[in-house]
Amino acid sequence: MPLMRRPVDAAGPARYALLGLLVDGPRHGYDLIRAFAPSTPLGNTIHLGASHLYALLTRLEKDGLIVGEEQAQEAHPPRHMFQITESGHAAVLAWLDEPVARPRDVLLDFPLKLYLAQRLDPTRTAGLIARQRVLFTDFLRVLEAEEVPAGDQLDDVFLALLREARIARTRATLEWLDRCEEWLGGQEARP
Amino acid sequence: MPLMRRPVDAAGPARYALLGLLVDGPRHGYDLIRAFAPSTPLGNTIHLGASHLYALLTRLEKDGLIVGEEQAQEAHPPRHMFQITESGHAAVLAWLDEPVARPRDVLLDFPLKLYLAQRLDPTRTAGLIARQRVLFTDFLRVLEAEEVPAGDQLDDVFLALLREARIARTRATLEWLDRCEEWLGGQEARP
DNA sequence: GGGATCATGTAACAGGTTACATGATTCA
DNA sequence: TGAATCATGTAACCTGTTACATGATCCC
Repeated sequence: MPLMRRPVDAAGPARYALLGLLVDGPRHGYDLIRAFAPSTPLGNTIHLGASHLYALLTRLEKDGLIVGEEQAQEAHPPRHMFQITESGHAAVLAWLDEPVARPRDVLLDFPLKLYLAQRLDPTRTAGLIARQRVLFTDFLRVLEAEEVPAGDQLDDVFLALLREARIARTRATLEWLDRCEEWLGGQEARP
Repeated sequence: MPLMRRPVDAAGPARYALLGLLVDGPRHGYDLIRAFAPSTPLGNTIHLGASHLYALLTRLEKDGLIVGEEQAQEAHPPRHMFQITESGHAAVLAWLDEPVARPRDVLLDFPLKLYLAQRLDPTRTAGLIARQRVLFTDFLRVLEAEEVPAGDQLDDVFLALLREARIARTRATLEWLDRCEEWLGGQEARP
């Protein structure tokens, strides 16, 4: 019986988390990894091993989103300082403004966007929440408009159960978005 | 700005869906793909293209979970009939009994397990739901026992928001599990 | 004649993850 | 002396996904 463990798939959001951290200024890998310690917001959302982080940095550099520069040190291995590029900066801001499409990403990608928005440019927070709300409100409407399978057959019962689950989760998410707005709110977009 | 689209990651569960379908008897790829049409329970959960399905079948055969046999036809291309093996049968039953560990899989893997359990051996349904409930009840307890970060700092507010989201979602899931039991229930384990 | 259906695959690409490797310094 | 910290990477592996290819038949 083969293993078939699935990856956690946190590298997508992790790339943007790294970019977000680098907006504040150049840092090296060993320093960045501390931001992913448990009990930090990032570590609480994304679990990232050191070697994985270095792999991601390499990738980001190849993509031109960051640039690295060797920095010698006395009595310690040289550091590789990474600086965000213009296109990296643009990428993270663009990603920030985009609500998540898949409901399953609501607890990974979305909180990260929220966090980074709040750190990098709090005036973007309200917009992000609003756009996300529109998306899920529409989704909820579609779900509720679906005609409920009426039969007694397994397939019908099952489709109905799926619909219930989706509606419940979407409602819970919308309520949570209200709370996000409440707790983070106050920042208005600049006039 | 590179693309960075992430895969839907439905192939994991899809493998088991295929195994589940093959428990009822041998079928060929083109036939199996029909089970994933939209508006079917499987198609509503997993989105699977034809070429992807063939790739999965190849993989399952390499893993020894199914065996294929060419079947000539007059006036049509030959079919490749796949039959589940003993180890394939064992694998799908074992997978069925295991509750999902990650909350994000609640709407992909879990419903699929439920559906297959109900189709293949309804006496397993109650156990699966029970085990899943234990898992999430414990998780909820842990979340609720966490001390709430009290500060005004972004990080604290943020950790508190994350906690809220997880609690809300877990509660919603537990309520939904009740409904699953209600709607599918009635089957007792054999004495 | 032309689109739908029957029926199958493969090669290539992309991305996530980890096992492993290295080596100095600091501190109990 | 030995563990923790500083600091880095890379090669390999696995899995998911899709673009593309093929060709006959059935029915309008």
